[in-house]
Amino acid sequence: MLDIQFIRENPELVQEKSEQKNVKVDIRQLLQLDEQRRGALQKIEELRAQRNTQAAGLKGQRPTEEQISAGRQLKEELARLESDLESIQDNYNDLLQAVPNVTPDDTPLGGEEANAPVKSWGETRSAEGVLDHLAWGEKRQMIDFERGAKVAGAKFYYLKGDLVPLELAVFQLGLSLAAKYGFTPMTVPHMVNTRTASGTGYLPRGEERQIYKIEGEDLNLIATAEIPITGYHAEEIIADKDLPILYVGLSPAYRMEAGAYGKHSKGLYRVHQFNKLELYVFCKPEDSEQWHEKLVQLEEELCQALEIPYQLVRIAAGDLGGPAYKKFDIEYWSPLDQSYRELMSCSNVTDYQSRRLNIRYRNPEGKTEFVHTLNGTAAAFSRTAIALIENHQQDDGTIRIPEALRPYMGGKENI
RNA sequence: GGAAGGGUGUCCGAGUGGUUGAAGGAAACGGUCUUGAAAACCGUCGUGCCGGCAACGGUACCGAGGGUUCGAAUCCCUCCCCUUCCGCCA
Repeated sequence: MLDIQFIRENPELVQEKSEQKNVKVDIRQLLQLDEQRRGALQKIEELRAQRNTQAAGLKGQRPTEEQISAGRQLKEELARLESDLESIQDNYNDLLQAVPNVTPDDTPLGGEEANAPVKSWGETRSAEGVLDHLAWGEKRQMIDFERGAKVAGAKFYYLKGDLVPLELAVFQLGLSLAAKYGFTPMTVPHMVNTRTASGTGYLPRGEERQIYKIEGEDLNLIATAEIPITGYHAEEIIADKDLPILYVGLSPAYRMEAGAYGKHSKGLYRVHQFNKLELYVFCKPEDSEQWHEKLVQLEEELCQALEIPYQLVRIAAGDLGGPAYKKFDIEYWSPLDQSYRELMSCSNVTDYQSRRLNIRYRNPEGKTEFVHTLNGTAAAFSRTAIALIENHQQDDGTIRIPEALRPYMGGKENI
């Protein structure tokens, strides 16, 4: 959610930035509603003031008939105006919530095709002699989608054998790297209420529904640990000295991926459930840009430790979600595609989520301000597995375990 | 799941239906004292919204939402959460 005051002061800018994100919002209409809302509010407050002075004058004495009926009249008038305000307010809120975060001026314009590579690392290999991860995993009975489909449905799977310790090793490595940067490990509720889900920008309702809802309960399966971690400090005022707060959350991620079939849908690339290690930062506004860089650096370090060739990409306006101010992706090299594909993502959402969930801090002047929040993938194992299997395949068909993982796998060198 | 008791400001904690935005502590901040610090003492100290250049004024908020009343933190209803006991259970 954006600050209405900011929108009032910069209507053209907000309209333009929304259009760059391909989000349809009518800022003029929003501002009209805002005006109506404030007008109604003023009338209501005037009446309430009348009511309050009247009641104050009656303290401790029996009111006369006229006084009672005057009070009653006020009350009825108020009720009418309040219900008017409520319907204005509902429309206003819907519109306001639909306004996406703004972006910095150096954001590349356009859709996915405009994403701008920033740098790349590692040797890219050819497709020669490389089995795709699914064929490799099925051959070795380590990935089983057929039985996943039998017990749950399409895009559910089992991992078996050495892939399981590999997954744990990746998370251990990620955790220890994050610890080096000062992140506190966290496990989280895997279901959250609707307020928390929509406050973080994940809508449990509507056409764009992306997360699973539990029938008959106000509970939604999380799509990332980002959701419960953001909610962790909802409605709190954090002391200045406690910032920044750094968490690294480990959880499953459940995603409907409705309509996502087709492109890049083979195997583990796009699935309904995977485990994920997520980095999260609450910080002061002036520090968020710097933390964004640190998060990206941490992600790069992890890729390098895993010896995955990658490129770092600045995401274009049209490819950004509503909450994001600025976002980088790290894409792994896919030898089979001979191109890079998304592996990790890192966003600065500034105060977009904290405003909705009311997460503030008290600055040294004693004023409260919304914190900035950032999130970044440390490792989403389904995709990490693809990157490892396809990049570290050896002539004998085994996968070479990167040095950095071996301590967590009992020294094992290949699987 | 059953029974009982609770949810008040950054935290702890009072609160008879009408000078309660809310006593009293603590923390924090400013000051006095001190070579410095601590202690002691004095002072300041909720958040949002609306109006105003501002000083300030108005309004709302005591878990959430309804209701009763001229007037609700206080009474009633529904829901959520917490604590304790019982039941169930990895």
